[in-house]
Amino acid sequence: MSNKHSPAEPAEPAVEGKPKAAERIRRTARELFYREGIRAIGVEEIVTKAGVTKPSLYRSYASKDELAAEYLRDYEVAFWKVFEAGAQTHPDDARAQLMAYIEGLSQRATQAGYRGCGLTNAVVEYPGDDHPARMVAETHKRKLRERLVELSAAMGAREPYMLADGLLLLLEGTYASGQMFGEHGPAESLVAVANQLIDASLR
Amino acid sequence: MSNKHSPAEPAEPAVEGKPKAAERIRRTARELFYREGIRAIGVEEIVTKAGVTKPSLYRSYASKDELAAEYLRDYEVAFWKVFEAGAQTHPDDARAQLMAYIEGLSQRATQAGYRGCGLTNAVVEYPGDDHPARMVAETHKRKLRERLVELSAAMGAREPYMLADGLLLLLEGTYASGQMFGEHGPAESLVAVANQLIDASLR
DNA sequence: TGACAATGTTACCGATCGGTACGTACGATC
DNA sequence: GATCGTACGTACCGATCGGTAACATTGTCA
Repeated sequence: MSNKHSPAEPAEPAVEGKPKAAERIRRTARELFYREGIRAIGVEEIVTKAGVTKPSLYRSYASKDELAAEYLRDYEVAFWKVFEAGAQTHPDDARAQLMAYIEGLSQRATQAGYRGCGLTNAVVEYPGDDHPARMVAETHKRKLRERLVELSAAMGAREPYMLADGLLLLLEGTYASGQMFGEHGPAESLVAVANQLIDASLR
Repeated sequence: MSNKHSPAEPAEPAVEGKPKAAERIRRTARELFYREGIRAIGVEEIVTKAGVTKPSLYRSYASKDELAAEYLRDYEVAFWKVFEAGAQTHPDDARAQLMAYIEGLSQRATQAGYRGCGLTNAVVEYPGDDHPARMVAETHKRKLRERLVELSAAMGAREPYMLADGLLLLLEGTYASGQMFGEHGPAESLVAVANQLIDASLR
């Protein structure tokens, strides 16, 4: 069995100073896809900026669509790391854990050049449900919704599903509006609004 | 002065059975851009589905980008018609007016194939702030935010700006999540969450 | 030194992209 | 009935799209 077209883990995680071609492509694609959008970026631009050539890209990834899906898988890993970071600093306090993420998000989403959530953006770019990148994004959002239900229940909400939905709407609203309004968009009010919603949802 | 490249109004509003070429293009572009995304649709496909030819498109619209901007201007007009529809049925009741829109939105956003807000989607598709379509969208979202402040003040909110931001986050969150989750997404809880938020914001 | 895998080089493919030069059909006017 | 402006179509442009074939070069390990 060849490992071609399935570099799930980087194998050699760039220990040596020189990252392999596949890894350079991955990183470059990640940045370009996120900043400019997947449809907006051609494979030519990716390999040029990565300092490699097209055949190298297609030796490690089956297609541009698959590279896009891979980018989103990386994005998801990074997301969870940030999202769950509060578990260390606030163990046994679901509300504080969640609010730690929300406070950080509010900061990021009110900075110029903010580009929202790469997973959500991919769903907007690919309306058809057959695109590999979209499938990664949809699956992730369902996981996020479940996680929010857990956190809502742990907070003691009367109706955890409703609070989770409300929080998810606020998060997605922040991702979207963060890239429409400049530095003083509605994401500035995210923390206060989330607290209001949580307070109103507790018994 | 020629009216080329500025058919602000259809001039002959399709009174005769035959819509002019520009009008057919406008309508076809509107549907295709909304359903599939602007970047995903080529001008060739637009003119083919509209039953006209490319030169006809470029006689009425300076470029694809300008046609996209025109599409969003139409979209905005349609949006306000829906958004303000509650003013007729519930005069002098800001909360009922807004909730009428929110209830309708919750319905639409929980149907399979929902595509969210065309204006928001355009912002996601064009991150650079120099695209004409994006400028239309950004301007509109600022107007929407202002309108929500008015409505929040009319409802008697302690802090109208904060309630308006919270509502805008919920709306944008619904546009986004409505196209990620199928028929039972978080938009199902929109009405209840919005009511909770409004209640908590009143004195 | 030799073998092998990974990468680079060059050149190319068919398809589609946004956009345009140019010719033609038609209805009104004198 | 010749003339003219409007509206439209035919045919084409150069550029870029995603993707590939064939071969040369490199580094590593035995």
